[in-house]
Amino acid sequence: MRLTERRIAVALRQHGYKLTPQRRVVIRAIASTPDHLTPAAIYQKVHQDHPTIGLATIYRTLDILARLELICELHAGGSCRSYTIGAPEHHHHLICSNCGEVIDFAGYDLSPLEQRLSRETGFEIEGHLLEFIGRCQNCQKND
Amino acid sequence: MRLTERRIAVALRQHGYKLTPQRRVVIRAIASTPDHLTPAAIYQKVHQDHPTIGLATIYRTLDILARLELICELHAGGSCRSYTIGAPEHHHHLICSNCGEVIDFAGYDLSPLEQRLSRETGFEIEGHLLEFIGRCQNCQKND
DNA sequence: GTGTAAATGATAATATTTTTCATTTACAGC
DNA sequence: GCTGTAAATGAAAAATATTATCATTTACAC
Repeated sequence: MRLTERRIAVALRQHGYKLTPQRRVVIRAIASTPDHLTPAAIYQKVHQDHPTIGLATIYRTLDILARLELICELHAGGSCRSYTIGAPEHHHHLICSNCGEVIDFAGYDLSPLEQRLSRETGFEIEGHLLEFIGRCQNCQKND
Repeated sequence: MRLTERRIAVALRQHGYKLTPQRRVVIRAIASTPDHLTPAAIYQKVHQDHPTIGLATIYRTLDILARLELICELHAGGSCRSYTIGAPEHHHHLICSNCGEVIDFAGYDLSPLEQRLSRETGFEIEGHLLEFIGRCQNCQKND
């Protein structure tokens, strides 16, 4: 089950943020596709129907949503920063180095490692980033 | 054992790249510290003793070294792109979200997962990125 | 040495992200 | 439903980060 717009709206309010129409639109843009979108791509998508919404608002909104972990930030090798709607069950990414396709996967538990690290280093672990890079089937064919 | 300057020099030549004094200096700057340095930080470090070396050269050199996997690229949450000398044995990172301290760790094998993903998705896996984010002991104290 | 392709520095161009600030607006409290 | 207020917005500028261009220099194979 994906995080719904409604849920995000509730979470925003819970944290004392206002639910502005601009934020709704940004959330909808991200939620409407499984793709990972860069800030610029989100701006473009939003701009079509809402030409008055500025890029700064996009950035501000993304910062908040990412901090609340309502959207999920991806750091692919090339273009840093892209976002997708945050799935409630934690997942990781497999990214095609050629075409950029992103596949989500779940069911891999890093908490044993997390505990080991915490024990060995004294860090209080807050989160992690696990991504695989490779070539998707399609791009393997078209070489 | 860390990758030595000499080894990097050899690897560069092997791939048809020239070993210029500028590249030596950049390599030395990165190799001289366990820290992860941003391109700007590397430029600064280099600039002290070699004020004529330009930022563009830094970027060009980093691109090459990273492509040859002689240095190791890190994508921390905030500032994208920083580099450290590539350790021959593969390792991962633990980053403090407050002060930015980076701790390397090794001895965790992702190849079982890699095989599972390859089987399930048909991807030809080329590499991965595993980072943990947390608060180091020091920053936990100073709250 | 010499020739040549590759690399460099300087600079401009482009891309990305953050600030600033006057104006507008969501929404809590009535 | 009004009203006050802190938060959010758009527009523009500023700050950062990265890449491209090009004339000049240079590493290194021969």
